[in-house]
Amino acid sequence: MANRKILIVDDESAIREMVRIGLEMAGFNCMEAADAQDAYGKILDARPDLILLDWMMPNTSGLELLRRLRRDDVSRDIPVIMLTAKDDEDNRIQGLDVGADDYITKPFSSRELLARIKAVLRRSADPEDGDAVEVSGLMLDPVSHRVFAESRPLEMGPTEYKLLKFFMTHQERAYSRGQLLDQVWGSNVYVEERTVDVHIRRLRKALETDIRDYGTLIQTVRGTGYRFSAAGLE
Amino acid sequence: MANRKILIVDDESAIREMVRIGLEMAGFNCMEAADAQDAYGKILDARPDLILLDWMMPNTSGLELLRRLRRDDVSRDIPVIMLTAKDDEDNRIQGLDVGADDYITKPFSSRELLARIKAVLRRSADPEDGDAVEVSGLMLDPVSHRVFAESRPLEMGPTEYKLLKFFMTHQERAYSRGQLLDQVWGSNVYVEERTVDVHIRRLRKALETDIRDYGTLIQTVRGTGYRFSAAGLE
DNA sequence: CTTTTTTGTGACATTATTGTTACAAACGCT
DNA sequence: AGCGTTTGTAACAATAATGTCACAAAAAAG
Repeated sequence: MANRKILIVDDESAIREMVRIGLEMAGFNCMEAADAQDAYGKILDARPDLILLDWMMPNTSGLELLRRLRRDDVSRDIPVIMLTAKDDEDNRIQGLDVGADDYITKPFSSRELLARIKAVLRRSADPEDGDAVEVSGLMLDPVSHRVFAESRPLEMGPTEYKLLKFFMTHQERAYSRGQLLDQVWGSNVYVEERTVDVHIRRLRKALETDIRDYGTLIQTVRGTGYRFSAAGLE
Repeated sequence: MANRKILIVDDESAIREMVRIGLEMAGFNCMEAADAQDAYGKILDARPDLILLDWMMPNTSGLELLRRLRRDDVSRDIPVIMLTAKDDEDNRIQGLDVGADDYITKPFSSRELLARIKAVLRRSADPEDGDAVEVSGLMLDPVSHRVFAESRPLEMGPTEYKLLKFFMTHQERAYSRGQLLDQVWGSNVYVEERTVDVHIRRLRKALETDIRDYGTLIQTVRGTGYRFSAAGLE
């Protein structure tokens, strides 16, 4: 539940308020929008983790907004829960077809709403994964979340793992510390650039084995940053 | 939806008929039951892949039947979709609590019903149990619903059993707490993610024996979740 | 051969994450 | 109703991970 942003889209401010208060008490971070226009702006701006979308809206219908969201790359993956009237069955079905993740009928209990929000957020979390990468005896498997050197598992912290994963999927290219921070740490964290050096150091250390020092695969590019290259050093 | 069997439990034969015809046209294989007694027999007999359960029934209530199904090993894993009246919100919540996988309010369209059936089947599409799993001395037998370590039976609660079963049938893969909640608890249960940790702890404890600590097969993946791995722990 | 700049390294305080225990509520059973 | 189990959570303890710093080493520049 940790600081997830939820956008509430409803033209009735009374309902928005009620829902917002409930959700904020439950630990969510809320924003409100009164119409589709407003909603769209806030979505682009704040990138909510989930959208509660009222179906009955004055200008653009909820359906139309949902369609637009599903077409756009920015909003394509944001889960949407529709709020529909009890007997508005047609809209519910249309909504599910267009890509709503769930719906809840008004009036609803706070408990039911919370349960559905939780479930949807859980389902849409971490869609990551990919294929295993292997470079001259060093293998990273995103499924098991593990790194092997000559089939022996290596130990390393989460950041080192992410760093290595990034390098192995972006070989033979130099990255500045800033770029690495963006890619591995995330673009909205502020830490010293030197922090990268320390983690590089930790990663290199974790890559040392009796058989071979895979740390040498990470090369420092003076004045620039670091590069992962299959051709070791000499 | 290749030859999936669906059991329709409803006391009104008209509704059963209607639903059956619709589902059969959609390629499902249907059976009907008019009451809980009847339903229970057919479940044991035919092992349906999914149960559509009407909530309003003359003798035993739907809730009671669902409880019974969830208690019994044979029917524990069969997904259930409740059919509820429009405004019967209390029952819906109770139903989800007891272990229904989804609900749909009457009257419903065939389209909506189909959508929900497919969603539920998709979620529960697991390599059906039946075969025992064995990993380096630890054996889980889904038929007898028991776990053995070096042929000695181990004691554990239902949740720990389900957790272990999931792990043993999905080895070498890291799962987030959310994913485990979805898979082991069910996708519409609202519990804290930390609950997973506690059950992991209970499971690990249950896996300790004099001969060997099988709890170490469950590895924590920091920042991510847990993984069951037969090999490579130090 | 100095001086300056850049990177490597170990130590440390602080946070985050996970392990563990205790407890109360809910449930099934008798 | 009474009893033992199971479950979810909160609270606290134990660990692991993180970001920074100070200083050493290494390159580059002059």
